[in-house]
Amino acid sequence: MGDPTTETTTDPETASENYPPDVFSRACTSRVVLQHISGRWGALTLSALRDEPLRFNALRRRIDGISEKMLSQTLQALERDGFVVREVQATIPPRVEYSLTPLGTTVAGRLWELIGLLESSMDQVSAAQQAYDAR
Amino acid sequence: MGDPTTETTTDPETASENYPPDVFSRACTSRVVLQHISGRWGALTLSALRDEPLRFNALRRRIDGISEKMLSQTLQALERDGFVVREVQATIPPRVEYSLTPLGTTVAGRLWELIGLLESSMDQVSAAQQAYDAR
DNA sequence: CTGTATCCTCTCTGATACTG
DNA sequence: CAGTATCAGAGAGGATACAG
Repeated sequence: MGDPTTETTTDPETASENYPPDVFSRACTSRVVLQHISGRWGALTLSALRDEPLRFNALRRRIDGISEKMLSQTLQALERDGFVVREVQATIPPRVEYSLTPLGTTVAGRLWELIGLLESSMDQVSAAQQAYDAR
Repeated sequence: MGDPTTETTTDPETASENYPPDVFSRACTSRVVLQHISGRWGALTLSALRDEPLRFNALRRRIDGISEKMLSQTLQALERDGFVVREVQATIPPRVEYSLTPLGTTVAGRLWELIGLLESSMDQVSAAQQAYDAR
């Protein structure tokens, strides 16, 4: 990666310059962001913040199985991307609240729809998996 | 986890009534599937198949930067989950076509919406990133 | 309470080579 | 054309310890 010569490749066969955005291009910056919001922890973190702002350890309890390190890392990425706001209250003990930005709320909504769709399809998916494994 | 002081938690044993599904639970099987469809290559692969069935190398060209191995692996996972159909035509040279199942089509649609939303928000995201890095 | 730092493991990923 | 096999490096992820 990081090859400076590879700009948008001129696809010889798929003469589809008319395609929406070039999300399929290696250089597409949104790929990284997509990873942040849809990665193993990103989607769950954004979804967890959909209803209400939460503090660090509350988030940690909500997202079962996430480690401190990953939660911290995930939140930093989401904050940098502008999906999450980190608000520090100067109290003792320190109190940090995480909430969604308007953009984050929109994204989290879509994500939640996707998760809901997946959840309601898990029967189908499980059946497909069993059928596949039976072969 | 079993913290009695946690906010308005539902009863641990009967937690499958009020809240949608417990996607936040470590044991939730849909987490893995979510990884497949939203992982680095899954989302792009499903999106690439939205318009039309494609063959292996056509997909490879379409999804810039994916290796043979990763494409193969991604397609296998998506097929096992029941999102993608693999159809082998007994010709010479071999011709294998990948297409979406109805479920796959639905999921890919949601995914595409999410990607579209992200694409149209990249200005905001980039600005947020620069602001973040400036600190 | 809210994290960061460190170490260590394991998976993911890509390049290469090879099969049918 | 459509993959599989193998190997090595990069990065994700977790446990623990420690800091503000």
